[in-house]
Amino acid sequence: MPATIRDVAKASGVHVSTVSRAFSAPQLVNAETRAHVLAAAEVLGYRPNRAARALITGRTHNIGLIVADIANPFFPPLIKAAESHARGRDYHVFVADTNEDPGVEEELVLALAKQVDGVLLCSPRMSNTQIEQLSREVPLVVVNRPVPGLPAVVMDVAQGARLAVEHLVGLGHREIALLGGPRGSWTNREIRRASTLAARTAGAELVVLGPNAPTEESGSAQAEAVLRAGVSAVLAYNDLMAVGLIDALDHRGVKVPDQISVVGIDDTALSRRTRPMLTTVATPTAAAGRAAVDMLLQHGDDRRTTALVTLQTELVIRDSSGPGPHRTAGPGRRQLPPLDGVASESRE
Amino acid sequence: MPATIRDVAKASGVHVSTVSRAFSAPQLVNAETRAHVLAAAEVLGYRPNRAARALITGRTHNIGLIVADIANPFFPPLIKAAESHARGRDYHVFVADTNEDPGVEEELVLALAKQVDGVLLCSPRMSNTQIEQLSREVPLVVVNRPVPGLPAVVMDVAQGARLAVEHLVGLGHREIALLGGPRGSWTNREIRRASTLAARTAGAELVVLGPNAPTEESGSAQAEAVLRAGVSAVLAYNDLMAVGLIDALDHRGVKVPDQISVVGIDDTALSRRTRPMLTTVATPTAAAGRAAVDMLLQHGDDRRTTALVTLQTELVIRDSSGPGPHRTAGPGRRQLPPLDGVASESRE
DNA sequence: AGTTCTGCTGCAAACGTTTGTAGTCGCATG
DNA sequence: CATGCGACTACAAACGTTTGCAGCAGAACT
Repeated sequence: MPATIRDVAKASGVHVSTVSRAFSAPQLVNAETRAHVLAAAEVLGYRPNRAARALITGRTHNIGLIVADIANPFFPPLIKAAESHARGRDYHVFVADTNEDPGVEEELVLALAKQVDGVLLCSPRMSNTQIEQLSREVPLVVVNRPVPGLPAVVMDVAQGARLAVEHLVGLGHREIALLGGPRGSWTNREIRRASTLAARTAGAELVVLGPNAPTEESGSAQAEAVLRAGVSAVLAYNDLMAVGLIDALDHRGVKVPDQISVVGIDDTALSRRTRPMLTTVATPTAAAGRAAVDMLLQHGDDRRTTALVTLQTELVIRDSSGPGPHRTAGPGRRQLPPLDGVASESRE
Repeated sequence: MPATIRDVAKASGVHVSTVSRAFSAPQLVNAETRAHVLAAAEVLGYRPNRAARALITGRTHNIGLIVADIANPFFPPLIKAAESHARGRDYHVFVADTNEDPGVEEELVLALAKQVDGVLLCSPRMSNTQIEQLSREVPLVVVNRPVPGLPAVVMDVAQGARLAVEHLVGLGHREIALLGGPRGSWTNREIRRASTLAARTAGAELVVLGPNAPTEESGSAQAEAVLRAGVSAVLAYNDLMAVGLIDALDHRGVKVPDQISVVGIDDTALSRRTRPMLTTVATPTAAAGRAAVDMLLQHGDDRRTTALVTLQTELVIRDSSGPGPHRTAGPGRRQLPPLDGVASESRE
C-alpha cells in the first residue's frame, strides 16, 4: 500500500536506481532529474523503507540502548543525552528496559541485534563471558562496567566513594555503614572495594550491608539494620537507596544528619528535592551517554576495540551529612541525642 | 559474517525453505529433519534476521512508544507496563523521547514507521490533523488524548480535577489557582475546563496560571505568581509542578498546607516522597500502557478503528492539602498565619 | 579525427527471508 | 493396476532497496 521506490521511478520516468541515488547520493544525479524525482516522491508520499535498505547496506542507522530500570532516575539523563547526540549523527535510539533481570537482558540484546548497528549496554547484570558472547552477535559498548576486550565507558566511582568516606571521616565519623547495591553490579564491587580501603586508611570501620536491590524500598528496608549496626554514617549505593533510608529513619524519629549522616551516589534530580538535601557523589551521566554513542559509531565495524573511557566523579556536599560523634575537625555545632529508645519503634 | 538461513541449509543438507519452515511452521516438517536443522542452526549460532523477515511478511513484531519526556516520572510506569505486556505477546517495544518537541515527535513517528508494526503516541503535542496524517504512515494508538477516527486511551482527568477542586472547596478554600500545563496538551485543556466548571459550581474562584512547561522548575518559577494571586490553594497540572511549587514556597517560608494547600495530578512515586506527602489525583498509568498495547495489536491491520478507552482516576488525599481560610466543613485545627511579610523574600 | 574523460543513467545482482506451487515418494484405496 | 492421498520437501519468486558495472552522450584533450 505505501509507495515504493518503484512507484516513484514509474511516476518520474526514470529507473529505480536513479531514484535511489536521488536520495542517497545526490551528487551522482543531474540536478533537475533529481528535482523531478523528489517532486514525484513528495506527491506519492514516498518514504524509503529502512528495513530494506538495512538488508543490503548492513547499516540500520539505529542504535539500541539497554538499561536496567527506566524508572531509576539515574538513567533518564543518560538516555536523553545519548538520544540527542545520536540524532545529531542521523541515528535513532531504541530504549529497552530489563527490569534488572539478566535473562531479559540477554534476550533483548539478541532481539535488538539485527535491527540496530550496535547496542549500548548500561549497567549490565550478566557475566563477562555472557557479554563477550553477545558481542559476537552485535557491536557492543558497555556502560558502567569495564569488560575486557570490549569498548566501555565507566565512571570513576571508586574515587567518588573514597571522597565520600574521607568526607565522613573528616566530620568525625568512625563507624560507617555501606548500603550495598545489586549483586552482579561492577559499580557496587568498585564502591565496596574503594570505601573499605578508604575507611581502613583513615582508621575508621566500615560495615557492609547487602547486597540489595537498588531501590528506594530496599533503602527503607535496611533502616533497621543500619540502626542495629550502631553506625553514625551511611554511604548508600545510590541516591534512591539513600532517600529511602532517610525516609525510614525519619519515620523512626531518627534525625538526619544530626544522629546519622547519609551520603548517596549519582546526584540524581532527587538529591536536590529531599529534605535534608542529599550529600552525594555526582556522576556525569549525560557525558557518559554521549561518549558511549561516540565510541559505538567510531569503531562501527572493527569490533573488539578495547578502549576504556573513564569519567571523573565529584563529591557534592549538601545537608544530609554532618559532624559525627568523635569530633576531630570542624566546628561541632550539633547535639547528638542518644540512639537508645529507637529500637522500640523498630517493628514498623 | 553471521550465519544465514543458507548456511544452515547447506550444513543440514536441506533446502532453505525447509529451514525456514523448521522455525516458523514446525508442523509442516518431519520431526527428525527438524531436529537436524535445529542442531545445525545451534552449532552455527544462527539467528533469523528479523529485518529480512519483516520485509516479506510485513510484520516486524516491534512496536514503537513515543513519550514527551522520559525523565518525567509519569511515564516510566506506563513504559514498563507496555513493555512487559508486549513481551508476553512476543513483541518488543522501542521507546523514544521527544523532549516535548512536536517536530521531533513527527520525525520519530516517521523514522519508526517502517520498523515497527505500530506506534503508541503518548501525550502528543502535535495537532490533530498532523496526527491523522501520520496515521496513514503507520498504525497509531494515541495515549492521553482522544483523536477523532483513531484508537485512543485516555484518563478521565476531568473527573480527577473535579474531585480535587471539590476537595479543596470542602476544606474551605474559595480562591484557588490552577497551575496550567503545556500548550497543546489535551489533558491540560481538560483539567482547565473541568476545574473551572467545578469551581464555579461550588461557588469558588479559579485563577489560571500558565501555560507552563510540565516541569519542577516551572512549578517553582510560578511560586511568585501564586502568592501574588492571593489564593489559598493550588491545583497543579502534575506532581512535578506541584513539588516544584511546594519547594519554592518552602524557600520563601510559606508553609504547606498551613498557609497554602497544594494538590498534584498523576500520583507518581514522587508524591509519597515529599514532605508533606502530596495530595494528588491518581491516574492508572500502567493500565493505560497495557490497554494501548492491546488496542494496537488487536486491530493490527484495519486502521481507522475509532475505539476510545477511558480509564478512571481517583483522588488520593495526603498531607499537602488542609483547611482553608473560610471554614465550612471539618474541624479547622490549623492556625493560619498572615500571608504578609512574605513578599520581602520574594526575589530569591 | 581519434582518444580519453566526465557526467549521467540503466541494468541486474544481491541482501536474508517467506510462501505458493509443484514435485516425489510410499501407501492405502477402489 | 491405476488412482488418489498424505506427508514431506525443493523450486523460485517476491519483499524494497543499494551498488558495481556498463553504456552513452558530449566535451576536452592530443
